[in-house]
Amino acid sequence: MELTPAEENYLKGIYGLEASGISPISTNELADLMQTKPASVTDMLKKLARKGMISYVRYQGVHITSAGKKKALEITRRRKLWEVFLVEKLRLHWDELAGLSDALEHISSPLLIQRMDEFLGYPKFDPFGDPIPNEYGEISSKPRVPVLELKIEQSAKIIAVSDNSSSFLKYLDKAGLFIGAKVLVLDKVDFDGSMELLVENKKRLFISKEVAANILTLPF
Amino acid sequence: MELTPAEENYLKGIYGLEASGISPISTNELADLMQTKPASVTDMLKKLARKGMISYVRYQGVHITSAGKKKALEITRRRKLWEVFLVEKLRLHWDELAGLSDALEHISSPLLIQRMDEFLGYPKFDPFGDPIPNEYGEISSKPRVPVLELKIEQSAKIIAVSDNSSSFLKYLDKAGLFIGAKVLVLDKVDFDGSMELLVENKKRLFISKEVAANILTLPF
DNA sequence: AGTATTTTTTAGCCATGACTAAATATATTT
DNA sequence: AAATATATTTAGTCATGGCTAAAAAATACT
Repeated sequence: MELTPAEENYLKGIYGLEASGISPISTNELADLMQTKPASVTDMLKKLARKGMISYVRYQGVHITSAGKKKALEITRRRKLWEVFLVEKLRLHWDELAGLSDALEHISSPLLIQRMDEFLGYPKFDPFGDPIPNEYGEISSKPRVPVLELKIEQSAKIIAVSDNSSSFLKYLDKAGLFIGAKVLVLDKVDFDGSMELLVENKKRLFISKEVAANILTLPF
Repeated sequence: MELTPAEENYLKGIYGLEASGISPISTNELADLMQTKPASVTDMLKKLARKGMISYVRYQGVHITSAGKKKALEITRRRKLWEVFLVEKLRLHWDELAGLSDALEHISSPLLIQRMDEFLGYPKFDPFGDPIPNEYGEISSKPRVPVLELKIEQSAKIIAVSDNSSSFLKYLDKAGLFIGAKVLVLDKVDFDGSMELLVENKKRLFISKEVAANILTLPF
């Protein structure tokens, strides 16, 4: 079943909310997420339900179906492969991706995606460290520990960020933090949860609790 | 002035007709080209005129403005750069490009296009041998002689095709003809205009007048 | 339980880009 | 020059994806 770009965007949103444990999803939550009005959401839910992507009962909220889940993973795969391309091949910057991947992820061509995957060397993670679903929608995942949960003296490698907002990404860049960077916890301040890190064995850096919670690592 | 994808497609069509000498362009011609109805064309012409892309007088047909020309060249540039990418990097085939470039050419991002140009090594021609406008809309062109106009014993290199239809491209592929191939005219049949060629110094090939007219060469 | 509040849906409208059918302008023919 | 034919435009309709305002359902409160 073919979806319009708008339908695909809603489906991504529904999948994301459901994956983060919110279930059933309310019309208002979805309206909030999609930056639109509840009345528009109701319209769209009817369309997605008619196409078998969600199960939707009036006033009872939304659940994604397995067909919907599969489609959402397909869209996510397209988006993330494009993101890898934009960063690795075109040398775009973290915070320059959003608008472009929003457009590119809706181009539906199995051939294109298969070739792109091959061209990129079958990447397993996007530039933010999130896993890329394979062509069957399977996700290979590693344990991810927020910097905030690391102990003093513990070392880890940054493997992902859990906030893709432009302001956060710009901050990380300026602070010298990136996917793959090694960090060592020098100090934790109990009072406010802030931390002092040693980045790449050379640079000392203070970060707030909020920042520490959004940087995900693989501990050594 | 931002154009919708539909407006961009019409503008490309208008530019193409005008470049091929048809001027002013009639509503019917455009409807024919765009595979739509004259009434829809009239609607669209009003929109494009309001946006300064064309000059349009009721019942008098269409002329493209310099702003429209510039925009059309920009869209063409985007398309052709994507086509180079799809063929050179993703190893797609001539006849697999159409649908994809139709979608990709509407993604408007100067940064993306600039980086893509750089990544591809500033290509001057698309996979069909047509020149790619530079960022100022300038086109570098070479003389192009249809195979049909070559004389017996004359050698030339295939540099372009003037018909991008899937059926023609598949035929060329099957016949072993491609951009860059060397051809030598062995014989010309006056009666029907058909020709016999020697391709790449090894393979003999008979082609019809229609085919010969649509293969463009740079004679040695 | 009965009222008040919040959430959700319905109803009706807007713009885009298509369409058909009817009206009008231009071209051609006699 | 008038009649006919062709081309083009207008008017009204449809689907998509938004919106607002009003109605209806679910939830919360006294």
